[in-house]
Amino acid sequence: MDFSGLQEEMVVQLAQQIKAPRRPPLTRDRLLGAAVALADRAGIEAVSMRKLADELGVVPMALYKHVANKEQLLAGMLDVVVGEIDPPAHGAEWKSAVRQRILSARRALLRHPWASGVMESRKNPTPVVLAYMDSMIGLFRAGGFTVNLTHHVMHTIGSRLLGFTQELFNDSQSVDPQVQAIMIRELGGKFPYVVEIATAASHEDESVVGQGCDDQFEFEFALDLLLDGFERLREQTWTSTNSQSGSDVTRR
Amino acid sequence: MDFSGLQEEMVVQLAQQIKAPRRPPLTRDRLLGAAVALADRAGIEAVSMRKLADELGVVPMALYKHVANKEQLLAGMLDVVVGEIDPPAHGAEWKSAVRQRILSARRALLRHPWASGVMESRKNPTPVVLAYMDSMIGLFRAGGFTVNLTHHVMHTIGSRLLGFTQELFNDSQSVDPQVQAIMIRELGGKFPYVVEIATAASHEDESVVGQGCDDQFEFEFALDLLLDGFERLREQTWTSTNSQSGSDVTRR
DNA sequence: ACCTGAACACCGTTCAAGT
DNA sequence: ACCTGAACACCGTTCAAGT
Repeated sequence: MDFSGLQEEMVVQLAQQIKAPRRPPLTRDRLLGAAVALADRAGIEAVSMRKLADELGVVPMALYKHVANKEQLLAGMLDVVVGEIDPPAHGAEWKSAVRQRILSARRALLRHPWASGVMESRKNPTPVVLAYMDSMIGLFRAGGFTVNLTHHVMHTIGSRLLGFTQELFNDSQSVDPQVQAIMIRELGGKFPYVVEIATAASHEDESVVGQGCDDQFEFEFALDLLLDGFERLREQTWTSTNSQSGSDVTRR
Repeated sequence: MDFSGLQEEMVVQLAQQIKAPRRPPLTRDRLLGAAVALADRAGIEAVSMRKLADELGVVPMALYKHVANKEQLLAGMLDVVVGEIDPPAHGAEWKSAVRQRILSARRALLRHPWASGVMESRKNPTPVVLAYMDSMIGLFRAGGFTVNLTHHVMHTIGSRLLGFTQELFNDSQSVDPQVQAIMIRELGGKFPYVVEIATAASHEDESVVGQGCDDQFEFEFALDLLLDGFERLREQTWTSTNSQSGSDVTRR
């Protein structure tokens, strides 16, 4: 029982070799799966090449066998998330087909809250994202939208196509009501309108006071306002060449 | 003429002391101004505490006299940008007042392309941003919107309030037409709809082929679609308590 | 009391040395 | 040929030592 540090190390090494004589070889899929799980659990800022390698019991440089660099790692992680979006319902009319699929994308994004930030930080879509967009464009075209209108529609719906909320600030969702009351009193003098709206949102649902607003409702409200607007333009056979200024998109 | 390295250093130091016996003391404003200018010139990723200190001829730790940490630095930079937005035109009806101010915000953001990304990465609005939002809410309220509808409207317009475009991918704006032609041919097989829309956008404006789409037009198209939608709901005196599901925001 | 250099604990990635 | 440890060039920030 007089092991030196070196001897202990050798024993541990030997034990590992016996217990796990050959650990499953690292594949791209296992790497991406571990990265997604790590980001889900500990946040995207915890996903570094070094920590991820640790997680997998591998030396950092080993990851570079499967991804060229960190950017490719993040791209691969996004593709995993986009892969979770349901395929389009077939047979449905364009509006509900688009609506259902976007809500499915939103559910996938809520499962992986880091994904929207990573997506925003990219400049080029991955082929998987491009395929998703192609499919969504197809739903509009099949629904009778002209190429021209579909183009503007895609720009307008923007990142909401993938279920982003892109709000300006994260509602102080789960804040201690007492703390919130103090904040409201303090801010009230300077920002009366903000407080008016914030308090109205809290009182609206009578079940729980101060739980903030219903994000799902807000998302669907905005989505439906957009879809209704698109439908109206489609019925008018709107085209950008009819409209000299962008000032009234619904002019006839 | 046999200066050693050390002696040269001393000479330079002395010369600087004579030329600039007292450089203007570092203030928060000078710090923020330099940071904004550096970000404008070299991109936000070039803005590190160390490089910024170098820029100002100051030791890195000197910055911490004026900002608590890097997050506060970025917040201050955003406030500079938001400070450039024009005040609301008074006397105008709500729609054009909102419209003009948002387009002014967009111009400010285009002058500082890094600002939208920094804004998105924040979870809490600065007091300056809060004041801007308060003022915008005020325009809707003065225009006859109920508190309830204004709340949903603010969520819907989201970051577009500050002039963001939040598109999914940056259009390959200024790409060599030949390169683009090759890309289109290669992608055409897999993503026919994407190509159809991309090529249509290029041909639309007959002046220059392949210059991509008009971002300003797309922004105004989307903005006006939203404002028209808001106006319609206001005229219907829409309220979320009338609408059981979010499925048709324009139901009567 | 103020200022500041060195140091700490991280990054992503390169590179050369060892097998 | 493959694997991998050390090293490089950065970060933001802490801290203690010097003035």
